[in-house]
Amino acid sequence: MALSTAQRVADVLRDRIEGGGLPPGTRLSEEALGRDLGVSRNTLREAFRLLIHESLVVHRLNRGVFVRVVDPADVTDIYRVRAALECAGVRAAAGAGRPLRAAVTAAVDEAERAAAGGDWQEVGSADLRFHRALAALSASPRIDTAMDRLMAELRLAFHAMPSAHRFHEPFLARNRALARLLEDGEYGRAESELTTYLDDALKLILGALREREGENA
Amino acid sequence: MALSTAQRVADVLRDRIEGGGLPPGTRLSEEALGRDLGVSRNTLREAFRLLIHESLVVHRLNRGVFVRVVDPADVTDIYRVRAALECAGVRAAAGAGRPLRAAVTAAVDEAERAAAGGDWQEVGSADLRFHRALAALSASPRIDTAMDRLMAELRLAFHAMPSAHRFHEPFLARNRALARLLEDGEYGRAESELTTYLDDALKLILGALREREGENA
DNA sequence: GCTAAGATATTGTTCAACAATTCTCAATAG
DNA sequence: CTATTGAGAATTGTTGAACAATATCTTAGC
Repeated sequence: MALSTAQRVADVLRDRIEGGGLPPGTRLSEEALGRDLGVSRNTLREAFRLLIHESLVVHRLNRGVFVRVVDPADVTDIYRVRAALECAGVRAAAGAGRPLRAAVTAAVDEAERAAAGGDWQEVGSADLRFHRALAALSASPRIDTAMDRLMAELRLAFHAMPSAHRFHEPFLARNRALARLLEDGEYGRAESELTTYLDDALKLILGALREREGENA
Repeated sequence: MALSTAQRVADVLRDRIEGGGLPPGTRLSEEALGRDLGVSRNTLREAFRLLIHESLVVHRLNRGVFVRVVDPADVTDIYRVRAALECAGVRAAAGAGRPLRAAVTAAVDEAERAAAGGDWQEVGSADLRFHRALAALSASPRIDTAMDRLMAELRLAFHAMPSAHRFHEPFLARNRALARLLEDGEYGRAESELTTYLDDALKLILGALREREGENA
């Protein structure tokens, strides 16, 4: 048995959530889903725990589990933490090993290549890899996993955005500029540029979310 | 019943771990603990998951859960993250609300009062509150919970130290100095002082852990 | 003393039944 | 008409058990 039943169930649910079949806020009924997927409630609950750990769903006592809703306050907070972690990475860049510094440049390269090919999906994930590489300059396992979780939450927010595919494009040039500043050892300027960068990105996302909000009202 | 059974069980175990009743490395037997606490294995496992999420215990496949052992590499990493979060707080101090800034000074006051009374236990927790207050200047819920988790891990490390009670004492004066710098708006100097402060504290802990290591060898 | 095979103990997974809580919705009072 | 309350329905929380898979201990043989 390679994968447990609970893991397979979690995979199915993850696909449905990320595919939009289960929009944010949906309650995941234990009985209905259990019948649908042909597993016992207990096994289903085990699958829920896996998804809770990925913060794809939230659990409310005696009320069940719901597909996570990432609201503007969450996005704002996520960007606050990103600013703290990525700036810490930039400040640690001087003492970081060559592989860690190379990963930053590599992510920018890949993003530009993907943009040239029109693969916006890949542009998006290369952009996330770029920011993950910035935070990784601190060489801290805990910071790495924290960034992964933040990015997973952010993906849920992108899901609620009208046109997420082209969101990353205008930031490609700034990624390149940031990478150059790091290569040149201009850590102070890199940090202040990064701060305004994240601020701009946050505003853009919040604007898109408000737009979407308006549609549903 | 405000809390679920699993949550109450997790609370009991957390207290026992932090109180030293369950020293690092101890295996938590499902059958024995279940009988002891009067809950089913299933519920106990649910409680374990909560503690795993707090990284107070670790899970080894087919071998059970063990009270987390915090080694020097962990402590070093924890201090890296603390530096990132607390420095971010200091940099956000200018824009932070009055209550958040007051909490910093209040923690220093309490620590000094406790030291005057010789209550080193309370000195320790006031010191942790001081650092928590620094990080809280960012006004970010995620940073707050992250700090709580780091502090919980750190308490485990203190457990393995010979004389943890007097560890915080030499830092009282530096806490006061740091609080003054913040009150005076000297954020840049506060940040660099904080950086060396954390570095010194880390070295002290690592030294104490190595000492203890020697005893057991 | 060391290795290997078998016995024992522990954890992993799944299930179905019962307990506790929340939700629904009609009846009632203001 | 609105708010409240309470019984009943629907849903989640918890338990104990059974069986499978894995690890640990015991013992026999070399």
